[in-house]
Amino acid sequence: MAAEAGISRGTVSRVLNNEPYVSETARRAVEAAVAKVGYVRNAAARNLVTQRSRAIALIVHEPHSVVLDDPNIGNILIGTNAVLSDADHQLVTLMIDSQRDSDRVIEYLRGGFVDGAIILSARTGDPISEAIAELGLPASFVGHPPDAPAIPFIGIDNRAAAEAIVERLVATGRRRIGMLASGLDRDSGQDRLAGFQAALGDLFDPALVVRHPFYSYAAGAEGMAELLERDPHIDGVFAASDAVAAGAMDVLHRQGISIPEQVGIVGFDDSSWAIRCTPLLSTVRQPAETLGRRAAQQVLDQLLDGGEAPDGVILPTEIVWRASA
Amino acid sequence: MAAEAGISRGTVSRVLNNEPYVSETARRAVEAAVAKVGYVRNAAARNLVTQRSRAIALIVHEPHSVVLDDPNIGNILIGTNAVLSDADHQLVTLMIDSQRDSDRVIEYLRGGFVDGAIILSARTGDPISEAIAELGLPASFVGHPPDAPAIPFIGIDNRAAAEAIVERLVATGRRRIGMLASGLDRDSGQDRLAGFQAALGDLFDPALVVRHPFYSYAAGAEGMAELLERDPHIDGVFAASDAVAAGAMDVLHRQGISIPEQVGIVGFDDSSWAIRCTPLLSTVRQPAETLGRRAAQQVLDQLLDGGEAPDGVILPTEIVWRASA
DNA sequence: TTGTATGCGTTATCAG
DNA sequence: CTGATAACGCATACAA
Repeated sequence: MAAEAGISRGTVSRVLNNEPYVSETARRAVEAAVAKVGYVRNAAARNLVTQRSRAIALIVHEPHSVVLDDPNIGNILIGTNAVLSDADHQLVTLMIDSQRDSDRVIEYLRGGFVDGAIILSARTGDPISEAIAELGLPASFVGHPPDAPAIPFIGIDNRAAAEAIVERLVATGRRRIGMLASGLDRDSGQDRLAGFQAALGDLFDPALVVRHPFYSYAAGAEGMAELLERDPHIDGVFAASDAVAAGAMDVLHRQGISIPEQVGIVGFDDSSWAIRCTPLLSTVRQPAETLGRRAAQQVLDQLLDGGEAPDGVILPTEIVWRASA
Repeated sequence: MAAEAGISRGTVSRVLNNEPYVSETARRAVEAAVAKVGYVRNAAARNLVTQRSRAIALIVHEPHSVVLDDPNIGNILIGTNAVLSDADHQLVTLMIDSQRDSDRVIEYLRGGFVDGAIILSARTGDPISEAIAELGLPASFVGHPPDAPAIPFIGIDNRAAAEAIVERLVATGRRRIGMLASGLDRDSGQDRLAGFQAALGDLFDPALVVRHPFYSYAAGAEGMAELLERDPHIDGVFAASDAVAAGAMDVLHRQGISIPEQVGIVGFDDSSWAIRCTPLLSTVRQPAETLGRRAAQQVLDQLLDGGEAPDGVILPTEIVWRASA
């Protein structure tokens, strides 16, 4: 390449990086040679000397339950990508589906393929989170932090949001209120349950909490059937997500129970499920795209501002009051 | 690092790569030193000399319509990741959401960050596909190939599948059959429309084809309303996807039209939408996970077998006959 | 079996 | 403004 332009490698490098102090003559010679040879600079060599890759990883755990069922992930991705794209960084999404994946991803992170990472739906004791903390890799969690206090996060207050929406369920006169709880292995799931309990106070009855690992339609259908069996006189339901609520509503319909007259029901997420129920579902809106944007910004800030990790941030949620309760 | 073990760098390298011809003594010394220093080898340096990264890109176009609404993408991802994981390669997902993203991804590919690529939902004249062909990067399309004949693909026969399911719609006595067509800017969308027309023969009426850019619930709802306006006596509908079908069914219900008595309807994908309709939706099942697996395998084959690009492969689909038609 | 020397393709640091 | 030259951290051919 340098030979092709008849110019030293140093000057070629300067031209390619738009550095000042390079003559028009040299610039044109290089550009011509580049076009002729179809030259493209090698990233590995560049990363080796600059110690940066201009790439940020977005790590997603467990595709079965998360990628497939979580309506927020798409919007989080869009927000993250938009911010990184503006900053001319490449977003690379890494999926973890097995122990082996986890080990390989850690290797990938340690290998310097990325300058930072955003972690979705981490769980406590997550090896990835530990590896990142240990590496000192600039990072940010979307959602509540596990026990890696060194890493900042962007989240919502699941507990307060759950409490708020359930409170209004109570305010409309419901007294036998059950919960279809999902994802209790994560803080978000636990917090929604805690908010539910807080809103109910004395009305809370642990027997009316049905647990399921996933936030799925099927979980809602099975859970609702179970709930009706435990107490046929249920008059309110808080579903851990809109998909869960949709499953529950179909079971209620099938049993001839009217919504919201006999049973009021509310969900979480304000996803596409919420607007294709009959009646339309009251739910909590998560600012998914903003979560993604802010997380990306947090990582970029650490990259530029010398690695100082910012604090965690809680974004407000909004209750969307529709017809189901 | 070499100093820490009191051993030459050459031997250290051999130990780390599990090469033969290295004594137990040396191996143990290196392992001890690695553990002590917390050593991890630099990927950039390694890639520079080996000219490989052991990473494969999966490129997704347009997250709004694809990531968010396509029920297949999750399973494709799972299949791809499973195969690459077994081969000890890292899958990195790249999302394209703008012209800028497209340019950056091309840079990323050219920079040698990945050894191969899998392209989802490419469209004809796609700059990414052209760049890959030009680079000679081992690659595979999931879905029909655009006009880049050098790149192999894994797909389904959208035309035949559409034709098959519509034929049975005809066989059940429907005569005024409409189509809610989506994604006509891609081959898959065009092929489904072609199959629809082929199955109908003389019954085909272009006025009964309603077009929409996306495969969404909303597209189905709007499209069905439009279709009923064009001909209130419609008795059959082929929706380009299950989500579209779901939207259409809700409109039919709302207008008091019974399914399948007055109108028979069929979809495409066999996604979660299909089993939460009333009645359950008859549809075409796509082997999404297998598509992902095979695409990954095609890329790996090119990596190992010296770059010879295999031919395209068409996987069979299956009609799932339920109650909606 | 092990050490030594060389090169991978850039950027960065100097003199010029 | 430009051209040498030294890293960057690893793999590898060759010599020992």
